[in-house]
Amino acid sequence: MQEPTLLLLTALADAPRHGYALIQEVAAISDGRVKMRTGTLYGALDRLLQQGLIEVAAEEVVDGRARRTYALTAGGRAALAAEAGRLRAVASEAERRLSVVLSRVRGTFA
Amino acid sequence: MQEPTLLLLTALADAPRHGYALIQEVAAISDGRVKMRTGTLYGALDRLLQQGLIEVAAEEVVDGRARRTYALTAGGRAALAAEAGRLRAVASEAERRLSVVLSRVRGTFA
DNA sequence: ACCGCATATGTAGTTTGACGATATATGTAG
DNA sequence: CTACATATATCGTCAAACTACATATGCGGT
Repeated sequence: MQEPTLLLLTALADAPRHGYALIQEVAAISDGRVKMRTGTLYGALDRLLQQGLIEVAAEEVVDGRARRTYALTAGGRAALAAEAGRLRAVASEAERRLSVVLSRVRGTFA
Repeated sequence: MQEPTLLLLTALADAPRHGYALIQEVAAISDGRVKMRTGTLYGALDRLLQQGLIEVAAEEVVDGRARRTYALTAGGRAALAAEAGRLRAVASEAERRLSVVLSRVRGTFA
């Protein structure tokens, strides 16, 4: 799972949202770092729908435009929780290893 | 940056290592979950060399076989630290959001 | 009235990166 | 003498993300 996908699932974790709102939510979560294009978004949404990680929660028509609202499925919540745990573990290990080298350089043997 | 790449940089974070050793180190870090094939490994190493995140620290010949030892560059250390921090932030946010929904369902308003 | 921006969804083509399969070569254990 | 661990490397494929483009409405400014 890549970062854009992870951010999408995270953006859906607390509430269902529609496509355009997801782009903004992803930007907010990543502190403006990730600006998803619609191509990435809708491709990813199609994929996640197929994988059963998200589902269409509502389909309304607002101002003559269809608005589809997506939500995490139980599987999606589980997948996100697992992925978050794994990434946290790897990130911690990376930081631990980096600090090991630093203390070795400083000669502190932490 | 994808997980295999992240794991590679993590595997190099505390000490320089050669290719084959990296495959095993990555497996150890990921608790046996990620078993890198050589195709993935050497492709990734080439890419990371080109990006300047790693460098060839030593080239010896052991038993008639060349053995190339790779090490993180300063840029590689910085990139890994940044990536680890980012991922930890996203992972935390994902877990926070998931727990928000859970407490809402339970009616605890945590 | 018209321009541009935010809102909103979608398709097409390209590139990137990971993956599987395969190849080569030596040392060691059974 | 076979099979496995060590060790490096290439090739073809596939999945996912990215860029660019296309379409459409509402609203604020000039």
